[in-house]
Amino acid sequence: MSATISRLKPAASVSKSVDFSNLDFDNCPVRDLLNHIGGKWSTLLMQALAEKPYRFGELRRMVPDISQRMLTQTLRDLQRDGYIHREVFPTKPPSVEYSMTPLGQALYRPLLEVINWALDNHDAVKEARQRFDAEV
Amino acid sequence: MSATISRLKPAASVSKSVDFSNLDFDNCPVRDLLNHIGGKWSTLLMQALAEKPYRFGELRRMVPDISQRMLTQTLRDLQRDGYIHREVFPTKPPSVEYSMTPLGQALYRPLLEVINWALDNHDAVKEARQRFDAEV
DNA sequence: CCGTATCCGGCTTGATACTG
DNA sequence: CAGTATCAAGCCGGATACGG
Repeated sequence: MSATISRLKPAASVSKSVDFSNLDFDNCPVRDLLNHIGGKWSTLLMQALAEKPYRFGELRRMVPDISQRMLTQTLRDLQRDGYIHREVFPTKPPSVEYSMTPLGQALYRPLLEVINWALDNHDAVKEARQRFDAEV
Repeated sequence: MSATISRLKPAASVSKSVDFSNLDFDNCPVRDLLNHIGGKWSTLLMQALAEKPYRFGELRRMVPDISQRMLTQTLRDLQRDGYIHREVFPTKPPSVEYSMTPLGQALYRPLLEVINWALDNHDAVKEARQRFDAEV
């Protein structure tokens, strides 16, 4: 592992520095985070919970093609990273409500920028793909 | 597949609408995009190329633990989606330069917000994990 | 120098069945 | 209702060898 490129270039760069020397998932925050929210269901659930809290079964119905196993696991991962809060109400039968934490809301702000970009530019990407596939 | 939640809520929401009815990767721009940049190497290469164009071998040296196979494949995927441009110089032996396209630069702007958030909040996430793991 | 082809192990995901 | 347990399938990513 070696080499570092500066993000604090003289001119137009706004960012900090990209360190290419410690790229393990544990040491690289970016890869660590993107590896999680890049999962198959994470962002979808973040979008749902960004609006308002939901219960397990509600989420299950909102995302019909998710398996119970993956819903549980994804929610647990998001909870573990501190993005969502899990509250058990001792009703009978018990109900569990999931809601965004302040940290999750903070993450959702920049994440929403990417989401909106994706929505706005999906056609451009699809066209690029068609061009690429055509010439090969 | 069913259900749609509005992103145009009366109050503080800035966004469009999250459609939970068509969630196939082909139809859902967000999942489509995040599925790609969530890959193991994509964001890393985007960060490198956001700074300036690089040649294949340079990228290989910058990210020492990437295999040649994955470097080729990731670059191909990014090129296919229209984020980066691939230019072959008929030198001897041939050299290939990769550079960001306008589309790639456009994507990198919101992506950088997420990257910076990750850098700023990695400690908070790690603490949340420790708390979670401790109580279980 | 810049790739492709092939093989293969492991993690992620899904289906199904079962519990408090 | 809200999970857990178990097992099997599939894709991702890595190692290696070869080609233009």
